[in-house]
Amino acid sequence: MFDRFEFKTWRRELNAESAADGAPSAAAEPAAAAPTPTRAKVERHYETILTATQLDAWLARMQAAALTCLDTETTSLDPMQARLVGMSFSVEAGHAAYLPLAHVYAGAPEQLALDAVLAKLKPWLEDPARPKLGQNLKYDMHILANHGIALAGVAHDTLLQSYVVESHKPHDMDTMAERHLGVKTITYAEVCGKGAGQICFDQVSIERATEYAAEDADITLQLHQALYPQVESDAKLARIYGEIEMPVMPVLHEMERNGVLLDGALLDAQSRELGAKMMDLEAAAHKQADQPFNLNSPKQIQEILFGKLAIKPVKKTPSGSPSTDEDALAQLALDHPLPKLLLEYRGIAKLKSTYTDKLPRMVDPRTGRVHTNYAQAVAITGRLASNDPNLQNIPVRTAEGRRIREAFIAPPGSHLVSADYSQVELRIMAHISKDASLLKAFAAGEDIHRATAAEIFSLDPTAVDGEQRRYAKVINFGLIYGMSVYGLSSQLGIERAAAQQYMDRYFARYPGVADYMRETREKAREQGYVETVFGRRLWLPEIRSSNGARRQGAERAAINAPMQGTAADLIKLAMVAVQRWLATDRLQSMLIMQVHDELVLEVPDAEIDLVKTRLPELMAGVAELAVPLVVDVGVGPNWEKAH
DNA sequence: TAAGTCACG
DNA sequence: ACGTACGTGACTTAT
Repeated sequence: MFDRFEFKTWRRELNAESAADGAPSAAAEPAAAAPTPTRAKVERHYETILTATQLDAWLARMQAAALTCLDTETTSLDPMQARLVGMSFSVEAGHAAYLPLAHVYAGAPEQLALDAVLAKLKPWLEDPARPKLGQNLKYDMHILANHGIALAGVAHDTLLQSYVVESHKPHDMDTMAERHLGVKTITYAEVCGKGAGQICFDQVSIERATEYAAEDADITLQLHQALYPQVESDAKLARIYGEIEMPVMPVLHEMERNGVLLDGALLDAQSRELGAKMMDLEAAAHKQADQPFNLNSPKQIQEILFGKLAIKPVKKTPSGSPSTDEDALAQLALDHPLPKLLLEYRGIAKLKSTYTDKLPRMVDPRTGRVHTNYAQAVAITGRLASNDPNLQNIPVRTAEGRRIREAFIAPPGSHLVSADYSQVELRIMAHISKDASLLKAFAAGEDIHRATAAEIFSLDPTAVDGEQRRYAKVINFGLIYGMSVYGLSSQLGIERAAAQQYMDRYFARYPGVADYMRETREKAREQGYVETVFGRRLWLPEIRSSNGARRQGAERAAINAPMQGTAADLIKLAMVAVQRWLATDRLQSMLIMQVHDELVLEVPDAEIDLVKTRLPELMAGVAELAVPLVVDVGVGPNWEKAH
């Protein structure tokens, strides 16, 4: 297996664990959740396929098998670029084969010809009636697609099994082999090295490659035998796996291959414009400081502001140094000219380096489009994550930032259609809490922030002013995040006592929500996890931490998780429904992006009316909650105009 | 590799 | 007494 996304997850979790306090994280989990099976070591029989006779024998086994585990070895980290170096298969625990196809080191033995082998395997690979298993098959689907093969019969994926059973644990094969099988596997770094010294898999000796790759197929099959029973033993988890995660995986694969068209020239022009502004701001900042310094360095900014200019810090970073973040600089800007310049510079530098400079470089030269990766097993709440590039954090909140969305375009003869769930997390809160006032407001189709303001301030909704509505909106968002009084007061810029008063009034008017918050905390503490409406399990390892801050953090996460996670379930169901519809009706429209509560499609002009009608219906119809699901839809030549 | 910062929902 | 909204990914500087 050769997959950097799992590695990223693993690295992050390692970091989180190394920072943990003394309380064992397992304390929150019932003993039954993570049984360490004592199993006899399986004897290993690994084989290298170098002759047509051997290949035929293996293909016959795979044709007859109830389930075949398959894995690809490749030339690159980039799923759109990578080429096959070899494949491995297993149909029985302990037995596996490696099929080398493109090892090119000096003295490499003659291997079966890649094209001929793929032609022979293609009918089996593309047969939906021959069930396949793998660890992160979305990656292997890309590799095979790069060679003109559309993998079908994708039946099981151990990455997704692990994610459904324990979303908070590492899902990379090496870790899972240790955790579930008590087996220490050969790592990719052991075979290829790491950092600058890393070699391509096509340079690895076929003997060594067989040990590594055959083991991957074998261990993945054994992991399936350990994990799938855990999925099946819980009806709700089985549905999350079988009706959400497995079906959405090929949809993600399709979206990643579709990619999105960018107007590179527009981004280049914006980069030049932003660069000129940065030069001006930099000169002005140096003048204010009366010396040159690096505006990108928080450390140097600290020294200038709080050292040389002796300005009094307003807040600290987690490590205790005086903060220069947006919130702090905004406060300092009231009394000093330099912080304002720094804020402007930061905003522009961010747009330039992360978006207008970077995105054009990410265009695939062969397709002329940008192909993100959707990480399906990273976010512990069930959300997707997008990387390389991240298309889920393209600016939208400021007018300057929004211009970047003008560069996300449809080709001539098509438009972009964007559809997003309106207030989905608050609707889910209404559904779960069954709070009467909240249910009524959504049923009546009211402006929810206005309705909340009316309740808190004891006004008729028509009498609510803009300021009151803004307060209510902050409170509503805060509720979704499990806000504290302190958080609310700092967000609104008011005294803690005043914030306390608003919270008290909110909970008096929405007692169902107060009950929900309390019950969720209790449930999280008792079980070590909470659930989405569909039964996705969201683990909270620190819910019983002896460290108060950590425990409270876990409590806030517990309150947020069912809402964020249910929203994730809903949009995944919608993606499956939409893709199914597009395929069944043979439409040319393509799903191209998902941004948590929003789907973006590239739609030929002839299909716009149809998509504009049917897409929101499908999205709103994936579940029947106690409140209506509302979907807003927009059309435009680019993402900015479609929003 | 860590810390700080900031883009999104 | 203490530090705080939930969940992500990426860039830059500095070690």
